[in-house]
Parts: sequence; structure tokens; C-alpha cells
Amino acid sequence: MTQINTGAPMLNERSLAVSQQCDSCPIRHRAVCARCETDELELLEDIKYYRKFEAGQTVIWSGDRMDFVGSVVSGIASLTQTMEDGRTQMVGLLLPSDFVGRPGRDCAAYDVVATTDLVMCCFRKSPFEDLMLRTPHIAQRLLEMTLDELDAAREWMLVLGRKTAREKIASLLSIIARRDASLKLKGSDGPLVFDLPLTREAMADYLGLTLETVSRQISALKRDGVIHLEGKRHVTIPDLTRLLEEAGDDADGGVFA
Amino acid sequence: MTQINTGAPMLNERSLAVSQQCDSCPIRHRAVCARCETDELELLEDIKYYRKFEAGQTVIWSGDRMDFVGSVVSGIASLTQTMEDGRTQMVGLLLPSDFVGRPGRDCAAYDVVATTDLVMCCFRKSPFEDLMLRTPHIAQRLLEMTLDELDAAREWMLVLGRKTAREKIASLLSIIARRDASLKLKGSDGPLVFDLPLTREAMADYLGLTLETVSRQISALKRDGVIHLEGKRHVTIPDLTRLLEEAGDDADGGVFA
DNA sequence: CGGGGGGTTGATCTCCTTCAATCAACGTGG
DNA sequence: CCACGTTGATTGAAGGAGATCAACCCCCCG
Repeated sequence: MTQINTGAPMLNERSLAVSQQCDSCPIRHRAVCARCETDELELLEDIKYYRKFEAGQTVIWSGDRMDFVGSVVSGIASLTQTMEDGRTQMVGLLLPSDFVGRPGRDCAAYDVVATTDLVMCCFRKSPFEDLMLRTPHIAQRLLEMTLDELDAAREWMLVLGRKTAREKIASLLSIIARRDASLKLKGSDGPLVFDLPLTREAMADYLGLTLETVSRQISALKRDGVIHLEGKRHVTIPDLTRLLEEAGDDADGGVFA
Repeated sequence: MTQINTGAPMLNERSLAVSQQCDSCPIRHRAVCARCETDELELLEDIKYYRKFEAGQTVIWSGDRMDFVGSVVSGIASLTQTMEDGRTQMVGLLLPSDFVGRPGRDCAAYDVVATTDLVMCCFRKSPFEDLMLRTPHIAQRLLEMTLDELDAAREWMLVLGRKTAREKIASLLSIIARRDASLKLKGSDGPLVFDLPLTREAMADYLGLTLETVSRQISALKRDGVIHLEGKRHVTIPDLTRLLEEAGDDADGGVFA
């Protein structure tokens, strides 16, 4: 409602000939297509196309007509909500394999912004919706993914509503660390090392804080030896248990069913 | 993990012979069964049973084995998350037709507590899961409902992360008011009148505030004429637009697609 | 060399929490 | 019928966590 857009396709994204085989797709077994059989995959393959965005580019504005859905193939995007006076809250972090868009709705509810360089595997909405009706495996997987996202959103509500600034930072770091570790398939032994994919401002938007508070709390965690920093983005977690305690989480990683 | 439970069925709930015909069920066209045809409905009818809870009773503890799923038929329940030190955050309000439980998971992720007297229509989990695989209409409806809940959770993230105490209260009141109006099918003309279904403490849990702040802000909104109060629960909204402004929302009701 | 984006740090202010007293409504048992 | 305890709510005073405003740094890049 507040956002004005041209309705024209994004022309500043790099045109992209790169068409990839689904077989060798890095998100083949985690995305919305994860449960599809070979024949079902071919149907998806027919209607898919790739789009590429540079860091900082807006994928879609809240309120815009949304004629496609898709999956993040590589890179990170953020879902953000904005109030009229400019206050913003990030409501989701879209990582590889995450799904964008909602079948059955034609206007985007949030701003989607590429946080890093981003590649998406897209489907025009109505062919995808048709396919979904005929292919239970897609709908099943989408339900599963949506339930997971709902859990994540609810976990984040606890962070936003009840945690202190320090706990919020620790929570964010532990989420990124764990996700990164699962991606690299490293065991949980030894120190975790990763690069922050977010600016201080983006972290603040995610955590419901100001960027100054984020900066101060990161410095504090560094001072207290909970994390090490090289430069501004390169993080080492010497002791994950310690970090989880700082996050106010159960030390034992908690339930994950 | 923190919660201990007997694993025994709740015996203090009133035993309930009241078996109702789905045809005349008040949530027939909004619940998970909404899209079912008559024959599909009969399959559900075979495995359904009702459970009744009194206000304040816990329906299920976080971490408990969860051998059923179900819908709220009447009354209100809350989904709550708790930290080890006792801080709590409500992460959902379950109203009539809302679904409880997650197919494919067997431990509850949240505490579910009856906020008012509550009637639920339950299904044992594994028969329901079987049925879901064979009945796309159920899975389709569940996906739709889950996507709606995800949107609601994300909207709430903005409230928790970025709104002031006064705005939070106004947001909660407007949500309850709108929901109540849609239930009563009243037009949006004229003042809205309803009873708060939540205690000050429950509101605080939902809003990420203390109950004292809730009380103060409600008093302030009353003082400023945004709401009228009779007793502690009976609310009149003379001007919804005014309330929405106080909530920091777009005055025009915003997007609802 | 200048400029700008991202980040850190300091000083001050303010909104919300914390702790505590008080109140009204209600039920219960003597 | 009234003292008593309980539960939900209101109100006050004091303190603190985080916001706000502002200066400054670092580094890259044109």
C-alpha cells in the first residue's frame, strides 16, 4: 500500500543463461522439490528459471504484485516489514533452500532484499499452483517447510519479546553458527568459525535493537571471551555451550524434532 | 525437557459424551476440515473425539509426547514458550477453528493452556496422518492455515520488536476487536464492544511487557478516550481508526490478501 | 586526496522494569 | 454475617537497559 512500484520486471539483475540440471542442484534434497520423483522433477524443470540479484538489491517490494514463487539457491535474503514512520523489523532470514512467496496470494506481504549476492530458482505462480494441485509431493514438502518456518518465527518471538540485548546477540550468533556448521557438515567438536553475513544494521533489524546496541554487545561478548573477532565479520566461537548459556538457551541444544 | 509429566491421560477434564455431528459444527467451514466433501468428512468423523478443558487447565506441556492433534471448537487457548529462568512469551493465541499439533512431530513444542473454558475436536495422531496422505483436501487446508499463522506470527514479530508499550496494547486490542467483529458479523460502523478474553498478565505475556506496564497503558488509553472501560474486562472502542493510529498501523486496515 | 559506507564509542535521556503498597471482588469457613 | 485469604488489577517510586544524538575511526574506492 505504501510502496509504489513500476510493475515492470527487474532489469538491473544480470540476465542469466545459466540453466542448471535439477539433479546436480545444491538444494535438490532440501527445497520445495525435495520429495519429488524424477518425473515430477521434470515438470518443475520445464517451468523453472533462474534469477540473480546483487547484494543490496530488492527482490520484491511489499504490496507488489507477485507473479512468481521460488527458492533461494545460494546467498541470503531477508524478509522485512516496515511501519509508516520508517521503523523496520526483519521477520525472516531466507537461506539456501528456503521458499519465497505464497501460493494463493498475489501481493507480496514483505520486502524481500538480497543481503548477499543471491541466486533464486523461480516458477511463475499460476503454473506452479496448477502443478501443486496435481503433485502432492510438492504440497507435502511445502507444508513441512512452512511448519518449520512457523516454529522458527515463534522461537524468534521469544527472542524479541523476552531476551536482553546480550542474549539476543548470542541467540543470533548461535543460530548462524549452527546453520553454518550443518552446511559444512562439521562435527560440533572444536571451535566454530564463520563470517557474519549481516551488517550491524541488519542484525539490529533482526533483533529489534539499534545498531549501536548491537555493536556494544558484540564488543562486550568479545571482551568477555565468549567470541573472538578478526576484523568486523570473521567470528570464532571457542565454546558453543558458553554461547548458548549467554543466549539463555538450554545448554543441551534443546528439542529439535 | 524441563517439564515432567505423567504421560497419563488428563483425568480431570470432564468426561464428555457430547458427540456432535460435523454438519452442525460451528467451525465446519473454517477448520482443517473446511474443504472436505461429505465422504471425507465421514472418515474424519469416525476418528474424532471431543475434549473439554476448564479455564486455566493445561492442555499439554512443552516436551510432552503428543499423541493427538485437533481443532479448537470453542473457547481460547494460548501457546506459550518458557525459558529456564521462568521468563515466558506467548507465541500464539488459539481461537475457534485453529489447529493444535503438528503432523510428523510427536513432542509438543509449546505449552498449550486453556485461557477460557475450552472444547477441542481431537484426532489421534497416526490415524490423522494416514488420512492426510489420502485426503489432499485436508493437507491443502492445513497448508493454507499454516501460512496464515506464519503471517500472523511475523506480524507479531514487528509488534514485539519495534512497537512501544502503548502501541503494543493498541495492536492487541485492535486484533481482538476485529476478530470479535468478524465473529459477530457486525459491520465496521458504530462502536465496537467486546470483553477481553485475557488477564493483564496474559496480555503482558503476549506483548513482551510486564503486567504493570499493561495496566498503566490501558489506563492511559482510557484517560485519552481511545477506549472506554466498564469494569476491568468490558471494552468499548468508540473509533477504530483512532485505535489503529495508536497502534502505529496503517489507518486503512492495510493489506489483507 | 576526498568521500562514503560500515563500525565503534561516549554522553545523555527516557521508557519500561522492578519492587512494593493498596484496592476491589470473591469465596470460605467459623 | 464478618474476618480472612486469594486473585486480579491499579498505582507509586526508583533504577536501569537500551535508545538517541553525536563524534570519530577505518578502509576501500573513485
